[in-house]
Amino acid sequence: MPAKFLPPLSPAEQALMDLIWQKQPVSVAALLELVNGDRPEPITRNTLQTQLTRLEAKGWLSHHDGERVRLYRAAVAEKRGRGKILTELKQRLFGGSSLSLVRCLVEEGGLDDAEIKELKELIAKHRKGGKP
Amino acid sequence: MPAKFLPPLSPAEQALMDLIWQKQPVSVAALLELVNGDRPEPITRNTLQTQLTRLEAKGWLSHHDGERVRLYRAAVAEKRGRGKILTELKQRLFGGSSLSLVRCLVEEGGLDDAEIKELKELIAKHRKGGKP
DNA sequence: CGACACCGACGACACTTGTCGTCACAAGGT
DNA sequence: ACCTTGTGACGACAAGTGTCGTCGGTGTCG
Repeated sequence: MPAKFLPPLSPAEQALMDLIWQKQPVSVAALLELVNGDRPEPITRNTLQTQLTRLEAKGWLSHHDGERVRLYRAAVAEKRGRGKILTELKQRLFGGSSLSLVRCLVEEGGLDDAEIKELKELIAKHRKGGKP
Repeated sequence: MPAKFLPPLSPAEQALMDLIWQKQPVSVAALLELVNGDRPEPITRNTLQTQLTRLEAKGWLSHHDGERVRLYRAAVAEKRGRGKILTELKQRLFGGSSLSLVRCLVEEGGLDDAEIKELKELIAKHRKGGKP
């Protein structure tokens, strides 16, 4: 199975997927609270519903009707989805260079000391994936 | 001067800024060749001109009329601009966690061994900015 | 039963984005 | 002087995006 075509997502849709990936399966109501949780101006249920429908049309979501409510869950694996979006940004803004991207992240000061430490461990651990 | 407000950029605009940052100052004609360089379907000069005008209206570009042609250059420092865009993605797609972002990048296999090595050096070097 | 609350469907609307065409003008070649 | 070429300004337009209102169901409570 050659990994179907996935339409790119708009910023708002990306943010939604982020929440869904870490909370799925989730009802519209629950998701609405989540979304409006970190947001100055809340959005309506209608707005959220529209986004969900569009995401489903694009193949990023699927739903399953439960007894009472409808539950949404990601139709794209978290790893692959995030990877795809990140790769797009990398291409367009850093000429495809992962290194430039990380450098920007580090220089921009988005990492505290604890994160730097974790990052080092992460890299060390990844070392193992040579070529089996 | 509290760092003026900068409107977010669309994907195409981000890609343009990437080229401009590494080629400024640049004429429209030269930029057009660059843009169409890595692209299956080329775009028209008009299209590019529109993007440039919009970028300037948003405060990301400025131009200066030379003898023959008009030269565009970034009005936002490369570091700050890239940082801003990257930070936005980090917020919306990784809940603001730089570590998650890098993890995704590494797991997704966007780094070869040489880049891993450079990345380690980069991190080691950055160590200096602790708390004096 | 009637009022209230919630849910999913559908449509709508203004704004943005990516893309282009046309116009008018200055510079150069013939 | 005339025609070609490159440049900049302006307007346009279909598609996509973010946001919402309204309708017709299906309960739930008094």
